[in-house]
Amino acid sequence: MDTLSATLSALADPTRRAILARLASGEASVSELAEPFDMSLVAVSKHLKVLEKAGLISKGREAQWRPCRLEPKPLRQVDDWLESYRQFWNDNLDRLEAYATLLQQGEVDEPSK
Amino acid sequence: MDTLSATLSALADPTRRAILARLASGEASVSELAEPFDMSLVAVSKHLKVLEKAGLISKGREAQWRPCRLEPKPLRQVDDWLESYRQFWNDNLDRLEAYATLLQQGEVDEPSK
DNA sequence: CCTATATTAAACCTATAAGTTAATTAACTT
DNA sequence: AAGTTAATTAACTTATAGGTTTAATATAGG
Repeated sequence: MDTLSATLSALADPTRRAILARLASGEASVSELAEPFDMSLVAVSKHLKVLEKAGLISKGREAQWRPCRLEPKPLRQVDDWLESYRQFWNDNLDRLEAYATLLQQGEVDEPSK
Repeated sequence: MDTLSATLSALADPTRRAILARLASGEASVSELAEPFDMSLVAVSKHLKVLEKAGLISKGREAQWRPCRLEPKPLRQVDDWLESYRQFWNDNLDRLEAYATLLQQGEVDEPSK
């Protein structure tokens, strides 16, 4: 699987996004990360492995803990991918805004009229 | 499934991203969209349904064709979600850049030395 | 050395994603 | 009316995602 697909696939799960959100405020161990969730620690450990394979997190080792930290690179790649579409949705927005302005100025009829 | 998860899940497939890329340059029918791919038209039709459910495309009807067009809203939502992390990876970048500058100025040793 | 804690590995279950082929629906064309 | 083109629906297969429980591994501390 290509890296962008792996990243987006990893990000598609709400548990994993919550984990990333938690890690955005600093490192945390596996059990710390698992605590908020209503699922087994093993399940969370698997989610972490998915995130790790996608390069979204990395794990260190401190005694028996594996402190996880967020890795920005894949997120930047998503951002880069989105770049191609930014132009597109800005165009659409511009068109909508221009249209809304025309409406306000009474220069066109509303569709429902 | 929440909408962000549906969007990211839809985007995680390279075929579907290729379809979106194609649609960024204008509307296209189902068969037109299917043409470049080495899979059945039915398979592509299913991909389109996934994209449609996620709100990433919409389908019109013109005679027997269903012209598809890109819808920007879910992509913007992804962009908004990324926003929270932009700060984070900029921080990291800044740190790296600052470090690189120090290296160039010979003010610190390289890790390997 | 023994035990508790942190994490991973193994084996398993179930639902669903992604593809197939064959059949169906709908609209245009002759 | 019959045939062609466009697309969807249905039924089916296979692989994988996401969860479980139980067992294994590694480290810390008395």
